[in-house]
Amino acid sequence: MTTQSQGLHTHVLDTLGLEISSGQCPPGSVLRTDELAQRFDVSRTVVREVVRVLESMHLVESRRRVGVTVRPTETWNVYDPQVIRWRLAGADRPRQLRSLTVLRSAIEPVAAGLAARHATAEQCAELTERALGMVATSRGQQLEGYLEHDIAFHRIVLNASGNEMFARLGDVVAEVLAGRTHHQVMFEDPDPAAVTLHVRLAEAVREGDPEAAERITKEIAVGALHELDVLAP
Amino acid sequence: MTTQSQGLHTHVLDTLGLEISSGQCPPGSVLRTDELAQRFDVSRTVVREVVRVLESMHLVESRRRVGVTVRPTETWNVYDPQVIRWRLAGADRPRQLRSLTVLRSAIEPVAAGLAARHATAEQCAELTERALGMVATSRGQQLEGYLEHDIAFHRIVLNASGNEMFARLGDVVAEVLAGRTHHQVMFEDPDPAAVTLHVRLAEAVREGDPEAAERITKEIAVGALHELDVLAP
DNA sequence: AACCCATTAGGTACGACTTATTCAAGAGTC
DNA sequence: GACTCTTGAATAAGTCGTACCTAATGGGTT
Repeated sequence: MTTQSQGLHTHVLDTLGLEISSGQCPPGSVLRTDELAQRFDVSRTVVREVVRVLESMHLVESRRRVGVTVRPTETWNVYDPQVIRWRLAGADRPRQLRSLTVLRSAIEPVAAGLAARHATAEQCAELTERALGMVATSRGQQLEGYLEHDIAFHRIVLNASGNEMFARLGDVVAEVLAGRTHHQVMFEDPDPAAVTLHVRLAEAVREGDPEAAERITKEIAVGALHELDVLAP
Repeated sequence: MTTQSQGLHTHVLDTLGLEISSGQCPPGSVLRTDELAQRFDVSRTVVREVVRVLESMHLVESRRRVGVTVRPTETWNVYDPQVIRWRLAGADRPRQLRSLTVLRSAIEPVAAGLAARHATAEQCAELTERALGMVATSRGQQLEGYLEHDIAFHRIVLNASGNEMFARLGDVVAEVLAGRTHHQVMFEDPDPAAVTLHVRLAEAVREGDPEAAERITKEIAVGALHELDVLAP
C-alpha cells in the first residue's frame, strides 16, 4: 500500500517520508542531497524533486551551504493524507490515531447534522444500504467486509454534508478506520451498539432530523474514543 | 504575502498554483513542461520540481506522452495552507470562506472545551492578555491591531487544546480572519458582542469550565457564520 | 571585535538519452 | 466494405551527468 516501484521518485519520497515521520531522522538532523543520491542510487535531480515535495509538506527545510534539515514536528502538514499514512505506519500510531479520532469526534457530528439537511435521495438510499451492510457483516469474523461498509458509510455522510472541507476528510476517516481494524488487534466482532447507532443515523439523515443525526454521531464518536482508551493506554 | 522573488521555484509554483486554483486552467487542461519552461524563462529542471509539488497537492497529474493535466477540484489537498491561500486569493473566495468558517464552527468549540481542561497557566494568561487587547482595539478603526489579537487568541485556544490536528488549524483560522478583515469590506469596528464573547471565553478557559468554553465558542462561530450571510449572498 | 575570503552544498541550466503512451496506419478477419 | 488487432513511429515526461552560479558559513586576518 505504501510503496510500489512505479518510478524512482515515488520510491525515494516514500522511503524518506516514512523515515522522517517515524522519527528515524529526528528534527534537526541534516541530509545531504549528494548522499541521498548515492544511497538510493539515483541522480541528484530525482533527489531534488523529492526534497522539494517534502519541503512543500514542511517536513524539511533546504538551506544553502547547510543541507536539508528535518523540521520540528509542529510544522508538518499533518492534514496531508500522505503524511497521515506515513505517521500511521510509523512508531506513534497510537498517538496519531487518538488525535485523529478526536478530530473526527469534532467534525462528524456537525457533518451529520448538515447531511440531514442536504442529503439527496440517492445519498440516503446508499447510506441505508451501507448501514444494512454493516449489520449483515457485524457477526462472524467478517471484519474486512464490515470495514468496507463502515468506510463507505462515513464517506457518504461527509460528502452529503455539502461542505468541501468535510468531504475531503473522507480519506482521513478511511485511514483511521482501516488502522483501527488492522492494527488494534480487533479479534472480536464490532460492538453491536455501534452498529445500531449507524442504522439509526441513516434513519435520522433520511428523515431530515439534524439534531438527532448530530446526537447519534456524537454517540458513535464517544464509543470510538472509549474504544481507544480501552485498547491503547 | 503570496509571492516574493525568493527563488525561481517559488515564483513559478505560486503563479501556477494560483492560476490552477483560480480556475484559469480548468480541470482537464493540459500543460507542457517545455512550454512552461519557455513561458517562465526557466529551465525544465525548475518546472519539473514545481510540477512535482503541484502533483503532491493533487492539483495536477503528470503522465507520459500526454503532459501535465489539471485534476478535478475534488482531489485537491484543500487542507494545504498554500492551496487555501491560493484559493482565498482567487475567484471563489466567498465560497471558500464559507466552507472554512463552517469547519471552524465544528472544530473550535471542541478545541475550546479541551483547552479549558488542558490550558497551562501561561496559556491562560496570554489568552486573557489577547482578549484585553481585542477590547482595547475594538473601537476607533484599529482593525489591523484587532486582527492581530484575534488571530493570536484563536491560535492559543487551538494550541491549548493539546490536540495536534486542532493546533495545526491555527494557520487556516489566521487566513480566514485575515481574509475577512481585508476583503469583506469591514469598514466598521468589530461587533461588540463578539469582543465580549472572547473575554468570556478567556475566563471560562482560565476557570477550567469546558462546557462554558464550548458554548461560548459556539456563539462566536454562529456570529461569524451570520456575518457571512449578511455580507456575502 | 569587525572584516574578509575560501569552502561548501544547494540552486539553476543544458543536453543527451530512456521509456511509457498514444495514435494512426496497415494487416488480417468476418 | 466494415471491423478488430497488431505494429510502429511520434511524442512528452522521466532520468542522468555535468558544469556553473550563488549564498551561507566558519575560520583566519587585521
